[in-house]
Amino acid sequence: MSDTDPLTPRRRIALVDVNNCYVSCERLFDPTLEGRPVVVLSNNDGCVVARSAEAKALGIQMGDPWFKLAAQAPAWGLEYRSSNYELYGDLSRRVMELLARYSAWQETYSIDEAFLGLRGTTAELTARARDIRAAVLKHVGLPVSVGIASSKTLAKLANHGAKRTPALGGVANLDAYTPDQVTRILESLPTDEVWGVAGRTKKRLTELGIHTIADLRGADPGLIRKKFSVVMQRTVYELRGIDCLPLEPPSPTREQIMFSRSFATPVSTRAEMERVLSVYAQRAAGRLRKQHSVAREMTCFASTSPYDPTHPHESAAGGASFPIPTDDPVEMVKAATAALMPRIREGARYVRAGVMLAGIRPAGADTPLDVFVPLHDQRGLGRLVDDVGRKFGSASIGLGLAGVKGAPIWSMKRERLSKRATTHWDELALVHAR
DNA sequence: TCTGGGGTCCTAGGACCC
DNA sequence: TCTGGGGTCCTAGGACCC
Repeated sequence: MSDTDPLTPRRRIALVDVNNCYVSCERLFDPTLEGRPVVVLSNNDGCVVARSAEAKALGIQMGDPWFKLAAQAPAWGLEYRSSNYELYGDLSRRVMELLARYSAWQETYSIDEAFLGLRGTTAELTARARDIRAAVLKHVGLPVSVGIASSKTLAKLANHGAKRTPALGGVANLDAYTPDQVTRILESLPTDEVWGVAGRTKKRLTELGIHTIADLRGADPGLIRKKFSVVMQRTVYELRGIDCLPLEPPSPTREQIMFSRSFATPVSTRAEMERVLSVYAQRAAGRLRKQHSVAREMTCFASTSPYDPTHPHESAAGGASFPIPTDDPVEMVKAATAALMPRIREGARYVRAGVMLAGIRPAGADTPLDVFVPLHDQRGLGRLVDDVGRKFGSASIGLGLAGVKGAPIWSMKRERLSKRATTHWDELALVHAR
């Protein structure tokens, strides 16, 4: 049956996402956080990446550095947590499994969002969305919002509406509104509230006299394509309710792999930077092996703080390519060192470094002649490291400078890390009995 | 003192090929 | 005087997302 069959309701798209995801995950295992302002911080306890409604009400913004908030936190009663990705990832997986019961078309878009394809009348779909909310709350314990519309872009907007208007009870179905009502809603929203438009594009749209989402919807698609790109043109169509973005599960293998971190303490010696690079290259190679891929190119970088007014911002970058794509940690470490170390200045205060891998393809896709295979590949060193790490923990093995000693001074700061309550037996939540 | 860490897609332009 | 045209592949950089 086709979408035009009068007896078959047209497909609609629902966007389900977890409200204030990381904060909600923290509250699940620490109910004392309920009703209070809470933020979750980025790696290294650097800046705010999630805020409870109460924290938003205090004016705290996404990306605010923690050190600027810390002094006022006690007066505000503001609680903070270091990010616990293992916990969030596990809870996310449970939510996604539950959502799969509601639709055969599911696209997990991020750790806290999924698109679902649904068919039914407007009233049926609104009711189904309420079921979904109740089920996720009951079985996983997390609050979600649901937006329903005829395209992904509109479903996103509906979802924002569901969040902003408490009276909607967490569900907004755009089909329940008249065209005039929808127009009035879109007229009240600036262009950067739409998915795919941020600061730069908003500014350029303003110069063209396009101020609201309604203006963008009414713009000439050909002109938009010429001035911007095919992506923005699709946004115009999507706003008109024409579904242009396929609902497909994204590829399970990444096309680019990056391992990068800010340091708890700056790294200012070449010797220390060499250790950092060695560890990061091995971590990147590990991720590569985990998805059974090999890489052809590597880029490494290190940079000083862009916020330090007393020193100019410095960055170093260097690349390497592997004529025979590889996942071998020894080769990766060697390449990273050769690419970046000549550009590292003794005494510069580096605050961040990273290793990126590109030109990624499935391992074993093209088998090179034996004589071209580096010796380390033949020894299967990468797989050995992976096996040992899996059995005894990732800190138990490392090559060369990665060493196996305790955490070096530059490793991540996580002062308020909650327990990994759902994935580690020794970190289960404790329920006190009276 | 202290400001995240991943990713994606698109476009333009150059090299190279026939 | 007039000096092809189309295709692929690759890279760098921009913009955006969560």
